[in-house]
Amino acid sequence: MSTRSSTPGRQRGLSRRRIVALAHEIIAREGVEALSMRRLAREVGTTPMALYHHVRDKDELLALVMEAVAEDLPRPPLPEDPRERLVAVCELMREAFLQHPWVVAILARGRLVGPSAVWMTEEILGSLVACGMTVEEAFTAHRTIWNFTAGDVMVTAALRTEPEDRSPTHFVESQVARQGAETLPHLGALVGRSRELEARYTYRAGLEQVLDGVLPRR
Amino acid sequence: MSTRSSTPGRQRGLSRRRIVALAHEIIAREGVEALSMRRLAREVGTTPMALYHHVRDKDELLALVMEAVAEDLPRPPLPEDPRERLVAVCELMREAFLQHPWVVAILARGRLVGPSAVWMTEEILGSLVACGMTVEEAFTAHRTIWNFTAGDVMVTAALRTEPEDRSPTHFVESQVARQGAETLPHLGALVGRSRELEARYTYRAGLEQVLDGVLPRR
DNA sequence: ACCTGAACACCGTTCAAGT
DNA sequence: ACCTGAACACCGTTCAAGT
Repeated sequence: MSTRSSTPGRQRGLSRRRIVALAHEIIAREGVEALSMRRLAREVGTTPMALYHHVRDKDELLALVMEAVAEDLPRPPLPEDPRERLVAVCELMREAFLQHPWVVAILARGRLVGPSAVWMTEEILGSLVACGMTVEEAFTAHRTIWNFTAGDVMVTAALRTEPEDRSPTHFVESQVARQGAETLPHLGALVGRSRELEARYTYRAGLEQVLDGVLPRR
Repeated sequence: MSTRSSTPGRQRGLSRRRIVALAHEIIAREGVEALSMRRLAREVGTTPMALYHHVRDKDELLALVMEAVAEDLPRPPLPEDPRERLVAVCELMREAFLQHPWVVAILARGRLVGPSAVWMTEEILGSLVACGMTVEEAFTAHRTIWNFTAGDVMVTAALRTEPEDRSPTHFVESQVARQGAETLPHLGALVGRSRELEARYTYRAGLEQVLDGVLPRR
């Protein structure tokens, strides 16, 4: 990592590291949509085209930022019990995504998770096998757990950034008001409580239920 | 719907309907990222600004297209048995999203599902209650099912649009090749079979497992 | 090898003006 | 009421040229 610069002197020229670090900073402060090659160039003090000498295109830059984020992820000791370990890794994974919600959008566009994050996949597969599954079953179970987690992150991130500013009354209430409680009896029964119930929902509880369905019966 | 134009003569002027229909067409043919106000104006034969007389902004236009899609959704008769009904609605929902994968990205940005699609939510809640849950439990279970479904659509859509063109060897294979089978024993055990296993995964099977965990024990 | 300048082909949206 | 033209403040990227 620090092979040639023993002096703490600021590295003035461009470099992949500096570009990726600043890109990360912009994204962290203002979201992915705020990152543009031109803006990044301005902030780093060059022309847009200088950047293209260090990264192939914007897509590669985003992948590099993702990888940098994954490298900094904490890797605390995990519980011995396989199911507890499973839950712990999944919660770490969800936490990581919620701290960097833009990653989900990139993953959704077909990117694959980078080398620095595979240990999570390995850990999940390992825990599933330790719960009594074959590797093949574990592969399938992993996909189900990942689907659930990705969806939860998507929904939770959306709820956080959009504090009802376009629907002052909540979804349930406005739909029931529009269509009447006769056609929507069950939604109707939730009027007034949906917000509270939604706030009470936890990833952990949902995950436990998913695991109840996925893991072999004890 | 057809109140004033009994003649089949083409409606020449602009109108919300025409704008929304053409926007939908562009998205269907080339994806959301192909839709721009300027492109739409060109194709409809006006200036970009003429559009703003019929829709507030691009966001509203997208919401209108979403609503138009929801209106055209099939609503076939559903099974009597509550669990079967649940599965049927969820599969309809998933099918609908896979046919219009761009909707997921918009929903992810905080948009709420429009009036023409609420019947699905109502049907899911109703089936859950018919399975023996309270409305409150049904609300929570709905969120878990929705998380799973949204995630599955995201992953499936990504796999379809990106037929490995940036990773000729599959994820598992390339990661194991890079990091070695000692650090990734379980991923290592899947080398050569991941592609096939992935192709074998079905939403239906995953959903059944999720339901096993979510529904009250029979 | 690394960087610059000008250009190409785009964006969403505002604002003042026309009929 | 409905539409136009010009403008503002942006994009990602290519290409030829400079040091």
